[in-house]
Amino acid sequence: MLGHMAGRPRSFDRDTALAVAVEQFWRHGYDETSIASLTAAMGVTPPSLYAAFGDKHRLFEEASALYFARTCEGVDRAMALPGARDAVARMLDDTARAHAAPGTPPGCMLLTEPRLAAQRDAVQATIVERLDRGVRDGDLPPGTDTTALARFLVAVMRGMSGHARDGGTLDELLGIAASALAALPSPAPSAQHPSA
Amino acid sequence: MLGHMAGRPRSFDRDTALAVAVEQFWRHGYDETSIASLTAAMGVTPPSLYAAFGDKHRLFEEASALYFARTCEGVDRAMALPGARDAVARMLDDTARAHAAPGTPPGCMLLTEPRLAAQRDAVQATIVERLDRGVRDGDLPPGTDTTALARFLVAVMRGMSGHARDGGTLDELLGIAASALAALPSPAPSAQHPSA
DNA sequence: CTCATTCTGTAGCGATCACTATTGATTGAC
DNA sequence: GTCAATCAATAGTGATCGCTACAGAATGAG
Repeated sequence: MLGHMAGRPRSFDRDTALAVAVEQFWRHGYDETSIASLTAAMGVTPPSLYAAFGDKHRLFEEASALYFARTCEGVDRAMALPGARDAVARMLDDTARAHAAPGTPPGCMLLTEPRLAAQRDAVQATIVERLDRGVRDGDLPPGTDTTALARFLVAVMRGMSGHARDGGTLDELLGIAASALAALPSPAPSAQHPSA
Repeated sequence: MLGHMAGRPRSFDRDTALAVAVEQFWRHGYDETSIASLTAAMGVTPPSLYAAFGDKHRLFEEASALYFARTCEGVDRAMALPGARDAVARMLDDTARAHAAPGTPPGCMLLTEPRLAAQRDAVQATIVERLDRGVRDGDLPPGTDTTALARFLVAVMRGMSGHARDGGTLDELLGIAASALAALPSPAPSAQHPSA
């Protein structure tokens, strides 16, 4: 029942074509990416695209899910650092470098595309969890509004994405990241560990 | 030579129609605003629109210039406050309230529209001037990278605009503004005035 | 009044949008 | 081989894009 495969095999690699679609949506956004430009960039004719990916919306969902998964990997890696400040600093630094990386579109698809608010919320939730741990560890002052702080960090990264799209350089993005880091509240000035 | 005006007078108020165009471009962006939606919202037929405003691009330029002028008024008013910190705090507070104001589209047209990078640079330059004055006044530490700091503030406001478009509340925007204010460097801890 | 001028609305221009009917090519099953 | 199944390419669907030709309506100048 399962192995009744037959017929002409597809002439293109689906994952490669999807990666091209990610790059298109990333660079131009959902609305400004047309089926014609997608098929041209992917090297696939419209009927093949529709057979392989459904319609434009489903292709975008698949592409954005792939982009989201990669983004979460990076965020999780940064958040795994032992100190809360170091984790945030790493996340901001990685963000700056990713937004200005040559060979990829400037900015961040997740932070730019209006349709991906749910994914932005998910990233924010991840940051909140890490900040909460930072409060428990004494890296951040008790009573810190971690939700507000995470929202601020997402806003800064979104601003970094926009600045990258405006042609901002890596140095400028790193400067924004450094300024944002200064907004993190410090724990009690004379105690580095919560043992006191 | 000059007063040879004749012919049928236009049936709509040009400034009112332009205000409607501002609202449309503000809410939906340049690309997502069609001539059809503009004419419907403005209560004007396409030929009248083209006769009064040229083409879509020139209408957008006129609308964005009007929006830009109003924005600059607000920024200038905040920047005129005596203390640099107060000036920045006012700007961030005004921004939060403007981005969440009921009756107007969420977010900021200047900070959202990719085509308006030059206007964003102009706002940043205004902030740099104010921060430079803050350094001279002793409100900010000597040697402060005012350009980097202004760039950070613009990035935060852009993030606030995006968050407002995602449905963020005024309280959330004010929280982002408060966090950003904490990133401002403080002058020498024991001197409030540069006379010492 | 007449007449030139300017605006108005209808109607439609070519181009592009997302999407697909159709035909022919290429495969494995038998 | 024969056949069913699957994909590829051409071509074109109706809808919408920005924009405009055209003809009629409304004005001031003479």
